[in-house]
Amino acid sequence: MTKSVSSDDMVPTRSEVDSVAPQEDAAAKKRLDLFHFMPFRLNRLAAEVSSALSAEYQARYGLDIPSWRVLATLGFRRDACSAQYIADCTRTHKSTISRAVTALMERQIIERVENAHDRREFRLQLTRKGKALYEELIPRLLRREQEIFSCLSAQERRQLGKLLGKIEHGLELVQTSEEADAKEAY
Amino acid sequence: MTKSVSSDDMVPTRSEVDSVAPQEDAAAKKRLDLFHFMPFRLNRLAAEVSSALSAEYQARYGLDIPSWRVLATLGFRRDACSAQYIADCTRTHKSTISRAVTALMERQIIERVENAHDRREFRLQLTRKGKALYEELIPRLLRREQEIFSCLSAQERRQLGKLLGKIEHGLELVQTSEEADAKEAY
DNA sequence: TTAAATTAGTCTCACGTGCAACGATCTTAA
DNA sequence: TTAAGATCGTTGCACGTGAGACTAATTTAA
Repeated sequence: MTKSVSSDDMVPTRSEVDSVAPQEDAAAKKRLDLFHFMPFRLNRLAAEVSSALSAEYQARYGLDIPSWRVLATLGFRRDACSAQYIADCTRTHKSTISRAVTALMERQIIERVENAHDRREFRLQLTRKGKALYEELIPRLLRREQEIFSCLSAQERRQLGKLLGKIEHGLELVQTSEEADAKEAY
Repeated sequence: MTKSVSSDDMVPTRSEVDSVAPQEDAAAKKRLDLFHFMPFRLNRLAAEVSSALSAEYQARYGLDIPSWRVLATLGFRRDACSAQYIADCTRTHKSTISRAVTALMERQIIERVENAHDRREFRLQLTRKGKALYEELIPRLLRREQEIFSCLSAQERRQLGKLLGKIEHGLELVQTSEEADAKEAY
């Protein structure tokens, strides 16, 4: 890999800088290298990372991404929460979450109890089986994440996290625990 | 925004570091905050950025992502290329590209000519109409990209590009122009 | 108290996309 | 020369998912 992607050990070339700072050169607007175009790179990278990880929970545990998100949300939180809450904070459509919830309940990985205070919603939580699955899955996924990002130093990983965080804020993509919990409160 | 996502103006907390460097603390493996999990963050971010951009080419020009990738590839290259080439370097399935090519041809945005050297494939190129569309679209997209990443300084954007480049390399996600052109040669 | 508006969750529908089979063409090796 | 294998692009099929209608329950405002 030499030309079409910025090399780490090189001073960025003109075109590489332009790809994210195009206003500096009017001529650069005329053409666009997909390989330098952030939205494309993010899409491709996300797809690749997802598929690299899905091997862990898809093939081995029969979980798709929505199911994994439900599992992850319930596993991380101590207390039960609603499907809507999961949809909100994972930014997944409620119908997608609904289907995942149904599938996970059939497999007895999660269970739901009626909410006495609001009978429209159900409180979801992991079963004992679900907790065991969660405990078994998490180390695998973290190890896989570790492998994928092993090309970065610890400092670079922190840097990346910080940069992504800024963009997430910029896009108002983040839901604070406080906001989420506020919606949960009753 | 305070707790669940790393704040830019704060020294990263322990858990934030652990999210990408989990081996440092065995206890951290027991739970996983989705908000700190890179694959999830990348997915969410890519989806959001895509949808923010799609307004530019979807609503206004009736282009979906595959069509846009075909357009971008042909617009960036000077010479014509095959559908397979586009599929390879955009990492998009050939059937998806095929459908996009069909749609773009019907709209007379691209055209294809037989390749005398290999009659299985067609050489694709932009029509005059396609070039005009490309020239009109690119500035819009670059401006939109600019807006999305305006929360980052120029240096931070370079940093991000560099970090993504490293991961792309690590995942062998990049296709060099040389490699691509080698497959093209005849 | 009552009616309108809102919300949680489910379900149907339409659509995009990956998979895999296919025909046509080219390449390789016997 | 011929047969087997590879490759390009297309198509049918199945599946996952977002949009939006819908029911039931709750909240708000009159």
